[in-house]
Amino acid sequence: MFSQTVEYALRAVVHLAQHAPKPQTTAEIAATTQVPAAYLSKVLQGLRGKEIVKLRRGIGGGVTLVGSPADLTILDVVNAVDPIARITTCPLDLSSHGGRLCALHRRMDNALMEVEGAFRATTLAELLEDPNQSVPLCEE
Amino acid sequence: MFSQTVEYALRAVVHLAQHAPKPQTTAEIAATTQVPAAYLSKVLQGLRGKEIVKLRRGIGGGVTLVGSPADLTILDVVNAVDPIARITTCPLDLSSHGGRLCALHRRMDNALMEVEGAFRATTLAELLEDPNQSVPLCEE
DNA sequence: ACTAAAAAGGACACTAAGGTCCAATTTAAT
DNA sequence: ATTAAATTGGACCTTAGTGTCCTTTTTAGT
Repeated sequence: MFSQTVEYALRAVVHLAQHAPKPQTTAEIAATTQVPAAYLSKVLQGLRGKEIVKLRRGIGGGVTLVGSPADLTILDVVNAVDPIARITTCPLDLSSHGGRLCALHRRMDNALMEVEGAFRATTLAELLEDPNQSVPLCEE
Repeated sequence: MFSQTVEYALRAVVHLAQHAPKPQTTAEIAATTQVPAAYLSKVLQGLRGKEIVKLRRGIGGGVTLVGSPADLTILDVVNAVDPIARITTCPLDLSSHGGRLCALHRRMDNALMEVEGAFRATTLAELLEDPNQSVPLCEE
């Protein structure tokens, strides 16, 4: 349901939030999040395009969040790499349906809307502060 | 977010519910639902495997729903062709997390749970009875 | 029996997602 | 300047999802 890329992007961003504002190398992120390093590199470039992370080359370089974890929602990250495609018009393009959706597609879009809402409701900062849970991505 | 296969399967099943209990040929379904006929054939075989539809060869044959539209939910159809994979254990397999999910994956699974719930809440019969909407898959 | 109508099945092609590898480039420190 | 640390970019590979085509098999009616 959620793509591997979304999963990887979220892991990376959580890791960055945990260590903010210290830059993390792609290799470090890859190791602790268990994401293939070369592929993570591509995912991070996608996040850079959407101004979620900054990338800096060379010694002392690495990846950092552009903004504060308190201002970054799960939805921001998801939409940056694999946007939730709401159903806004009839997929069969039936002219009589006009702007409206039939009962089927309205239900499907409602489900998408709920996912969107759930993801918009949580910031990275809230993820880290979440009590009585395991620490994201971490042992013990 | 939802695969093409899910979309196609739902269209087909809606069409079948609209015409139940009369058998519909794959070609008929393909035409009205705008799904590639040869591919629809494969999708329907998937639905047959999960006892959602019956297929019958030869003259007068075609596709029919196994049960009543009132007993078939959207979730049944979705799970038959492309199951919603709930997150039940830590995807990173961190031993200290044990059965529990971290805050991130708990949120992701909650979103999946909501989708599941939304899809389980609507039967095919309810889709067809839905008032003040366009008729599913139909012009006018 | 024969025929026409339908699904069944297999082989294949195309595309996008996921993943790998390596050479080139930037950067900071010495 | 040189070196080491890091991302960048491009090419490539593999796999799964989607889609096509054609032959075979089943079925009902005549």
